[in-house]
Amino acid sequence: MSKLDTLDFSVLSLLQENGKASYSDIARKLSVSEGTIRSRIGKMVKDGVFEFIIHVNPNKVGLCVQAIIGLTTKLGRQEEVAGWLHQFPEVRFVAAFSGKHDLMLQAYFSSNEELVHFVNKELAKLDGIDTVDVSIELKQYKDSFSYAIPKNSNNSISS
Amino acid sequence: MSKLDTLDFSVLSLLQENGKASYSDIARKLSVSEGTIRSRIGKMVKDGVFEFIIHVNPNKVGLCVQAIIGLTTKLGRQEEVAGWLHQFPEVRFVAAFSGKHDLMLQAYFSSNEELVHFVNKELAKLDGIDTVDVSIELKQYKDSFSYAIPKNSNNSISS
DNA sequence: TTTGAAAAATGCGAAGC
DNA sequence: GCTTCGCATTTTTCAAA
Repeated sequence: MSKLDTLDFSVLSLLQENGKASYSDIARKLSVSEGTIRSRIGKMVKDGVFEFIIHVNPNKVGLCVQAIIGLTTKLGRQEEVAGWLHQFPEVRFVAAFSGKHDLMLQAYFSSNEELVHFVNKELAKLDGIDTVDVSIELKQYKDSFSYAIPKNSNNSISS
Repeated sequence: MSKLDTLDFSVLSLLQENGKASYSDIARKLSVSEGTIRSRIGKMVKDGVFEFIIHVNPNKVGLCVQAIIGLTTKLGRQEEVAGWLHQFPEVRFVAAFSGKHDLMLQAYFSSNEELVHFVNKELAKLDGIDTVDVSIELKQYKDSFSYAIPKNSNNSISS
Protein backbone atom coordinates (compact mmCIF):
# COMPACT_ATOMS: atom_id res chain seq x y z
CA MET A 1 0.00 0.00 0.00
CA SER A 2 1.94 2.98 -1.26
CA LYS A 3 1.21 6.65 -1.47
CA LEU A 4 -0.71 8.15 -4.32
CA ASP A 5 1.23 10.40 -6.63
CA THR A 6 0.22 13.34 -8.78
CA LEU A 7 -0.85 11.12 -11.66
CA ASP A 8 -3.13 9.11 -9.39
CA PHE A 9 -4.79 12.27 -8.15
CA SER A 10 -5.27 13.50 -11.71
CA VAL A 11 -6.93 10.21 -12.58
CA LEU A 12 -9.20 10.46 -9.54
CA SER A 13 -10.10 13.98 -10.49
CA LEU A 14 -11.07 13.03 -14.04
CA LEU A 15 -13.04 10.04 -12.82
CA GLN A 16 -14.91 12.23 -10.36
CA GLU A 17 -15.99 14.38 -13.28
CA ASN A 18 -17.06 11.36 -15.28
CA GLY A 19 -17.25 7.92 -13.72
CA LYS A 20 -17.56 6.37 -17.16
CA ALA A 21 -14.47 7.94 -18.70
CA SER A 22 -12.50 5.30 -20.60
CA TYR A 23 -8.89 4.45 -19.88
CA SER A 24 -8.03 5.77 -23.31
CA ASP A 25 -9.81 9.05 -22.67
CA ILE A 26 -7.98 9.61 -19.43
CA ALA A 27 -4.68 8.57 -21.00
CA ARG A 28 -5.09 11.10 -23.79
CA LYS A 29 -5.96 13.89 -21.38
CA LEU A 30 -2.98 13.13 -19.18
CA SER A 31 -0.57 12.36 -22.03
CA VAL A 32 0.39 8.90 -20.88
CA SER A 33 -0.33 5.50 -22.34
CA GLU A 34 -3.59 3.70 -21.86
CA GLY A 35 -1.80 0.85 -20.10
CA THR A 36 -0.45 3.19 -17.45
CA ILE A 37 -3.91 4.47 -16.63
CA ARG A 38 -5.28 0.97 -16.46
CA SER A 39 -2.57 -0.21 -14.10
CA ARG A 40 -2.95 2.85 -11.87
CA ILE A 41 -6.70 2.40 -11.69
CA GLY A 42 -6.36 -1.32 -11.09
CA LYS A 43 -3.98 -0.73 -8.24
CA MET A 44 -6.10 1.94 -6.62
CA VAL A 45 -9.23 -0.19 -6.81
CA LYS A 46 -7.35 -3.15 -5.39
CA ASP A 47 -6.05 -0.98 -2.56
CA GLY A 48 -9.54 0.30 -1.79
CA VAL A 49 -8.82 3.89 -2.75
CA PHE A 50 -12.03 4.05 -4.75
CA GLU A 51 -14.62 1.92 -6.47
CA PHE A 52 -16.82 2.20 -9.52
CA ILE A 53 -20.44 2.35 -8.48
CA ILE A 54 -23.77 3.68 -9.58
CA HIS A 55 -25.61 6.21 -7.49
CA VAL A 56 -29.33 5.60 -7.65
CA ASN A 57 -31.59 8.56 -6.97
CA PRO A 58 -33.75 7.23 -4.12
CA ASN A 59 -36.76 9.33 -5.09
CA LYS A 60 -36.79 7.84 -8.58
CA VAL A 61 -37.14 4.32 -7.27
CA GLY A 62 -39.84 5.01 -4.74
CA LEU A 63 -37.69 5.64 -1.67
CA CYS A 64 -39.39 8.88 -0.77
CA VAL A 65 -38.73 8.95 2.95
CA GLN A 66 -35.18 9.59 4.01
CA ALA A 67 -34.13 9.87 7.63
CA ILE A 68 -31.14 10.43 9.81
CA ILE A 69 -31.51 8.65 13.12
CA GLY A 70 -29.38 9.36 16.15
CA LEU A 71 -29.10 6.72 18.85
CA THR A 72 -27.65 6.47 22.29
CA THR A 73 -26.69 3.00 23.33
CA LYS A 74 -26.13 1.31 26.65
CA LEU A 75 -22.52 1.31 27.75
CA GLY A 76 -20.53 -1.40 26.02
CA ARG A 77 -23.21 -2.37 23.56
CA GLN A 78 -22.49 0.02 20.72
CA GLU A 79 -20.72 -2.47 18.49
CA GLU A 80 -23.47 -4.98 18.92
CA VAL A 81 -26.14 -2.45 18.00
CA ALA A 82 -24.12 -1.19 15.02
CA GLY A 83 -23.65 -4.73 13.76
CA TRP A 84 -27.35 -5.32 13.95
CA LEU A 85 -28.21 -2.10 12.12
CA HIS A 86 -25.68 -2.96 9.45
CA GLN A 87 -27.86 -5.80 8.29
CA PHE A 88 -30.86 -3.73 7.30
CA PRO A 89 -30.95 -2.94 3.60
CA GLU A 90 -32.84 0.25 4.45
CA VAL A 91 -29.79 1.47 6.34
CA ARG A 92 -27.29 3.13 4.03
CA PHE A 93 -24.87 4.51 6.58
CA VAL A 94 -23.98 3.73 10.19
CA ALA A 95 -21.13 5.12 12.25
CA ALA A 96 -20.15 5.80 15.82
CA PHE A 97 -19.81 9.45 16.74
CA SER A 98 -18.70 11.74 19.46
CA GLY A 99 -21.36 14.23 20.47
CA LYS A 100 -24.97 13.80 21.47
CA HIS A 101 -25.48 10.45 19.82
CA ASP A 102 -23.28 7.39 20.08
CA LEU A 103 -24.48 6.13 16.73
CA MET A 104 -25.97 7.88 13.76
CA LEU A 105 -27.49 6.23 10.74
CA GLN A 106 -29.01 7.25 7.46
CA ALA A 107 -31.85 5.17 6.08
CA TYR A 108 -34.27 5.17 3.14
CA PHE A 109 -37.88 4.04 3.19
CA SER A 110 -40.66 3.92 0.67
CA SER A 111 -43.24 5.33 3.06
CA ASN A 112 -43.69 6.86 6.47
CA GLU A 113 -45.29 3.61 7.56
CA GLU A 114 -42.09 1.76 6.83
CA LEU A 115 -40.06 4.28 8.77
CA VAL A 116 -42.41 3.99 11.72
CA HIS A 117 -42.24 0.23 11.53
CA PHE A 118 -38.45 0.35 11.48
CA VAL A 119 -38.30 2.58 14.54
CA ASN A 120 -41.10 1.08 16.60
CA LYS A 121 -40.69 -2.57 15.71
CA GLU A 122 -37.15 -3.22 14.58
CA LEU A 123 -35.20 -0.77 16.71
CA ALA A 124 -37.44 -1.53 19.66
CA LYS A 125 -36.25 -5.13 19.58
CA LEU A 126 -32.76 -4.07 20.53
CA ASP A 127 -32.50 -3.50 24.24
CA GLY A 128 -28.98 -2.13 23.82
CA ILE A 129 -30.59 1.12 22.67
CA ASP A 130 -31.41 3.86 25.14
CA THR A 131 -32.76 6.72 23.07
CA VAL A 132 -33.75 7.33 19.47
CA ASP A 133 -33.88 10.67 17.67
CA VAL A 134 -35.48 10.59 14.26
CA SER A 135 -34.96 13.43 11.79
CA ILE A 136 -36.86 13.25 8.53
CA GLU A 137 -35.37 14.84 5.46
CA LEU A 138 -37.55 17.62 4.11
CA LYS A 139 -35.40 19.00 1.31
CA GLN A 140 -32.05 17.96 -0.03
CA TYR A 141 -29.62 20.67 -1.06
CA LYS A 142 -26.49 18.69 -1.81
CA ASP A 143 -25.49 15.06 -2.11
CA SER A 144 -22.16 15.03 -3.81
CA PHE A 145 -19.52 12.38 -4.24
CA SER A 146 -16.89 14.57 -5.80
CA TYR A 147 -15.50 15.99 -2.65
CA ALA A 148 -12.31 17.95 -2.54
CA ILE A 149 -9.25 15.75 -2.49
CA PRO A 150 -6.23 17.28 -0.75
CA LYS A 151 -3.50 16.80 -3.34
CA ASN A 152 -0.68 17.47 -0.97
CA SER A 153 -1.69 15.01 1.68
CA ASN A 154 0.20 12.06 3.07
CA ASN A 155 -1.64 9.09 1.71
CA SER A 156 -0.02 6.10 3.27
CA ILE A 157 -3.01 6.00 5.60
CA SER A 158 -5.01 2.81 5.55
CA SER A 159 -8.76 2.51 5.73
CA MET B 1 -40.58 10.26 -17.71
CA SER B 2 -42.12 6.82 -17.48
CA LYS B 3 -42.13 4.13 -14.86
CA LEU B 4 -39.37 1.64 -14.53
CA ASP B 5 -40.23 -1.92 -15.39
CA THR B 6 -38.86 -5.24 -14.20
CA LEU B 7 -36.02 -5.20 -16.71
CA ASP B 8 -34.92 -1.74 -15.55
CA PHE B 9 -34.83 -2.94 -11.96
CA SER B 10 -32.82 -5.99 -12.93
CA VAL B 11 -30.32 -3.74 -14.69
CA LEU B 12 -30.08 -1.51 -11.63
CA SER B 13 -29.54 -4.51 -9.45
CA LEU B 14 -26.69 -5.84 -11.57
CA LEU B 15 -25.10 -2.41 -11.77
CA GLN B 16 -25.29 -2.07 -8.00
CA GLU B 17 -23.30 -5.27 -7.73
CA ASN B 18 -20.76 -4.04 -10.25
CA GLY B 19 -20.74 -0.46 -11.48
CA LYS B 20 -18.38 -1.40 -14.26
CA ALA B 21 -20.41 -4.25 -15.72
CA SER B 22 -20.51 -3.97 -19.51
CA TYR B 23 -23.70 -3.67 -21.54
CA SER B 24 -22.86 -7.03 -23.06
CA ASP B 25 -22.38 -8.64 -19.67
CA ILE B 26 -25.70 -7.40 -18.42
CA ALA B 27 -27.41 -8.36 -21.66
CA ARG B 28 -26.13 -11.92 -21.41
CA LYS B 29 -27.22 -12.26 -17.80
CA LEU B 30 -30.70 -10.96 -18.56
CA SER B 31 -31.08 -12.73 -21.90
CA VAL B 32 -31.76 -9.65 -23.98
CA SER B 33 -29.72 -7.89 -26.61
CA GLU B 34 -26.90 -5.51 -25.88
CA GLY B 35 -28.79 -2.72 -27.65
CA THR B 36 -31.71 -3.06 -25.27
CA ILE B 37 -29.49 -2.70 -22.23
CA ARG B 38 -27.75 0.25 -23.82
CA SER B 39 -31.00 2.06 -24.52
CA ARG B 40 -32.46 1.29 -21.08
CA ILE B 41 -29.37 2.57 -19.32
CA GLY B 42 -29.22 5.63 -21.56
CA LYS B 43 -32.82 6.47 -20.78
CA MET B 44 -32.44 5.98 -17.05
CA VAL B 45 -29.33 8.12 -16.91
CA LYS B 46 -31.03 10.80 -18.99
CA ASP B 47 -34.03 10.70 -16.64
CA GLY B 48 -31.82 11.03 -13.59
CA VAL B 49 -32.62 7.59 -12.18
CA PHE B 50 -28.96 6.93 -11.55
CA GLU B 51 -25.48 7.96 -12.56
CA PHE B 52 -22.11 6.31 -12.97
CA ILE B 53 -19.68 7.63 -10.38
CA ILE B 54 -16.64 6.65 -8.42
CA HIS B 55 -16.73 6.49 -4.65
CA VAL B 56 -13.44 7.60 -3.17
CA ASN B 57 -12.58 6.29 0.28
CA PRO B 58 -11.99 9.53 2.20
CA ASN B 59 -9.44 7.96 4.53
CA LYS B 60 -7.28 6.86 1.63
CA VAL B 61 -6.91 10.38 0.32
CA GLY B 62 -6.14 12.03 3.61
CA LEU B 63 -9.64 13.06 4.65
CA CYS B 64 -9.38 11.55 8.10
CA VAL B 65 -11.87 13.72 9.93
CA GLN B 66 -15.50 13.17 9.09
CA ALA B 67 -18.29 15.02 10.81
CA ILE B 68 -22.03 15.34 10.86
CA ILE B 69 -23.06 18.84 11.85
CA GLY B 70 -26.56 19.76 12.93
CA LEU B 71 -27.64 23.39 12.67
CA THR B 72 -30.57 25.44 13.76
CA THR B 73 -31.18 28.50 11.66
CA LYS B 74 -33.01 31.73 12.23
CA LEU B 75 -36.59 31.65 10.99
CA GLY B 76 -36.76 32.21 7.24
CA ARG B 77 -33.05 31.93 6.59
CA GLN B 78 -32.69 28.21 6.10
CA GLU B 79 -32.48 28.32 2.32
CA GLU B 80 -29.90 31.03 2.42
CA VAL B 81 -27.73 29.10 4.87
CA ALA B 82 -28.12 25.88 2.90
CA GLY B 83 -27.13 27.63 -0.29
CA TRP B 84 -24.03 28.95 1.36
CA LEU B 85 -23.05 25.58 2.77
CA HIS B 86 -23.56 24.01 -0.62
CA GLN B 87 -20.56 25.86 -1.96
CA PHE B 88 -17.98 24.31 0.34
CA PRO B 89 -16.16 21.40 -1.25
CA GLU B 90 -15.70 19.96 2.24
CA VAL B 91 -19.47 19.59 2.51
CA ARG B 92 -20.67 16.38 0.93
CA PHE B 93 -24.30 16.45 1.99
CA VAL B 94 -26.74 19.12 3.13
CA ALA B 95 -30.45 18.78 3.70
CA ALA B 96 -33.27 20.31 5.69
CA PHE B 97 -34.80 18.09 8.33
CA SER B 98 -37.62 17.85 10.77
CA GLY B 99 -36.43 17.19 14.30
CA LYS B 100 -33.90 18.89 16.50
CA HIS B 101 -31.90 20.46 13.69
CA ASP B 102 -33.23 22.45 10.75
CA LEU B 103 -30.23 21.54 8.66
CA MET B 104 -27.82 18.67 8.83
CA LEU B 105 -24.65 18.33 6.85
CA GLN B 106 -21.91 15.80 6.40
CA ALA B 107 -18.40 17.09 5.76
CA TYR B 108 -14.87 15.73 5.34
CA PHE B 109 -11.67 17.36 6.53
CA SER B 110 -8.02 16.43 6.46
CA SER B 111 -7.42 17.42 10.06
CA ASN B 112 -9.13 18.53 13.23
CA GLU B 113 -7.70 21.98 12.63
CA GLU B 114 -9.60 22.24 9.37
CA LEU B 115 -12.81 21.15 11.04
CA VAL B 116 -12.33 23.71 13.77
CA HIS B 117 -11.61 26.37 11.20
CA PHE B 118 -14.74 25.47 9.29
CA VAL B 119 -16.91 25.69 12.37
CA ASN B 120 -15.35 28.68 14.08
CA LYS B 121 -14.47 30.77 11.06
CA GLU B 122 -16.68 29.80 8.16
CA LEU B 123 -19.91 28.91 9.92
CA ALA B 124 -19.42 31.82 12.29
CA LYS B 125 -19.64 34.22 9.35
CA LEU B 126 -23.24 33.28 8.77
CA ASP B 127 -25.49 35.13 11.14
CA GLY B 128 -28.46 33.11 9.90
CA ILE B 129 -27.22 30.29 12.13
CA ASP B 130 -28.42 29.96 15.71
CA THR B 131 -26.81 26.80 17.04
CA VAL B 132 -24.25 24.28 15.85
CA ASP B 133 -23.91 20.68 16.98
CA VAL B 134 -20.78 18.92 15.79
CA SER B 135 -20.52 15.14 15.88
CA ILE B 136 -17.21 13.62 14.88
CA GLU B 137 -17.16 10.19 13.34
CA LEU B 138 -15.23 7.70 15.45
CA LYS B 139 -15.84 4.47 13.58
CA GLN B 140 -17.71 3.71 10.42
CA TYR B 141 -19.74 0.54 10.27
CA LYS B 142 -21.54 0.88 6.95
CA ASP B 143 -21.46 3.22 3.97
CA SER B 144 -23.33 1.47 1.24
CA PHE B 145 -24.75 2.62 -2.07
CA SER B 146 -26.58 -0.55 -2.93
CA TYR B 147 -29.65 0.10 -0.93
CA ALA B 148 -32.75 -1.97 -1.29
CA ILE B 149 -34.85 -0.95 -4.25
CA PRO B 150 -38.56 -1.66 -3.85
CA LYS B 151 -39.38 -3.50 -7.06
CA ASN B 152 -43.11 -3.10 -6.74
CA SER B 153 -43.14 0.63 -6.27
CA ASN B 154 -44.83 3.28 -8.33
CA ASN B 155 -41.98 4.99 -10.06
CA SER B 156 -43.52 7.84 -11.91
CA ILE B 157 -42.25 10.01 -9.09
CA SER B 158 -39.95 12.80 -10.10
CA SER B 159 -36.88 13.97 -8.27
C1' DT C 1 6.47 0.86 -14.26
C1' DT C 2 5.65 2.24 -18.58
C1' DT C 3 5.04 1.41 -23.41
C1' DG C 4 3.52 -0.53 -27.95
C1' DA C 5 1.26 -3.73 -30.95
C1' DA C 6 -1.94 -7.56 -31.92
C1' DA C 7 -6.11 -10.04 -30.60
C1' DA C 8 -10.47 -10.08 -28.26
C1' DA C 9 -14.32 -7.79 -26.62
C1' DT C 10 -17.23 -4.00 -26.28
C1' DG C 11 -19.68 0.15 -27.81
C1' DC C 12 -22.09 2.57 -31.31
C1' DG C 13 -25.29 3.88 -35.14
C1' DA C 14 -28.56 2.50 -38.39
C1' DA C 15 -31.81 -0.42 -40.48
C1' DG C 16 -35.57 -3.66 -40.17
C1' DC C 17 -38.96 -6.13 -37.62
C1' DG D 1 -39.24 -1.02 -28.34
C1' DC D 2 -36.16 -4.97 -29.45
C1' DT D 3 -32.87 -7.07 -32.38
C1' DT D 4 -29.15 -7.70 -35.77
C1' DC D 5 -25.24 -6.29 -38.25
C1' DG D 6 -21.02 -3.80 -39.62
C1' DC D 7 -17.51 -0.73 -38.00
C1' DA D 8 -15.04 2.17 -34.66
C1' DT D 9 -13.22 2.18 -30.23
C1' DT D 10 -11.77 0.20 -26.18
C1' DT D 11 -9.98 -3.39 -23.34
C1' DT D 12 -6.84 -7.04 -22.66
C1' DT D 13 -2.76 -9.51 -22.95
C1' DC D 14 2.04 -9.89 -23.38
C1' DA D 15 6.78 -8.87 -24.59
C1' DA D 16 10.24 -5.53 -24.25
C1' DA D 17 12.54 -1.18 -22.81
